[in-house]
Amino acid sequence: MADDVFKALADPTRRRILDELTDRNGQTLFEICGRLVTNHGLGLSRQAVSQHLAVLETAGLVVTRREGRYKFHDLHTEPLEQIVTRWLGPKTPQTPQTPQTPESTP
Amino acid sequence: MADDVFKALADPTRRRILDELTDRNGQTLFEICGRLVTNHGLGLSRQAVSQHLAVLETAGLVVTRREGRYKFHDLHTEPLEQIVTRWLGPKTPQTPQTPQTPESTP
DNA sequence: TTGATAGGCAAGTCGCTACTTGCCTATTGT
DNA sequence: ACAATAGGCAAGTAGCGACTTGCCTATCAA
Repeated sequence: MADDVFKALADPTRRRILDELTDRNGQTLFEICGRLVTNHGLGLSRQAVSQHLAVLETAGLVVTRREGRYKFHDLHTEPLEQIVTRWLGPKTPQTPQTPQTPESTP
Repeated sequence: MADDVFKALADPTRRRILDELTDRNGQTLFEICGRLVTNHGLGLSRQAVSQHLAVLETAGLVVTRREGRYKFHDLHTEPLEQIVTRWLGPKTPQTPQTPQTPESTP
């Protein structure tokens, strides 16, 4: 579950796509292609962007709705809120502990 | 900057390492190797873990301190708090907008 | 109906990255 | 001094992932 989210966020292009969807929700594939070109200088093929969107969708970060021949892509930020809290314990900042002499396990 | 953090979090093994450091801070390389084996059944070579720790360190997620022949690894969660807020705008949840007929840019 | 637009499926290429192996340095204990 | 422990450097391998190319389907407008 969270694995898919981290995998989806690993790619810079996919993060840009999330940026563009944050700017305006409900875009089509061609709209996103155009925005990546004009706003980021990324000249990707339509298929490349489509595959990125598929990864984002299986991660639950993007949900889609079809309307006629258009397919609109909406951002879904809920998975983002859960993944990072895993290491941000309820206690506030981390304080390094006093070192202990370890026993090795080769 | 944030790119390194996302790249570091992309690998499952590196996430496990962060888990182990969350459990107990200030571990050595051999300790982490042992924990990955006993707690997760991951039988990696020492070098593999060392390389993972290097990635985590350049991402700023782990800081190290040398003491004699030991090198202790401490978790540093600060970079985690910043990366996700990028898409979690100050406004609360996302509401899909009304669709608009787009002009294409092939 | 025909052409244009929006999108999907499948196979193939290529580069990056996780991992291993082999050897080397430094610190500690007896 | 010597052996054992903790760690580092470098090169090589294998598999995954990003991207392309080619072709196919569906919806809408004229």
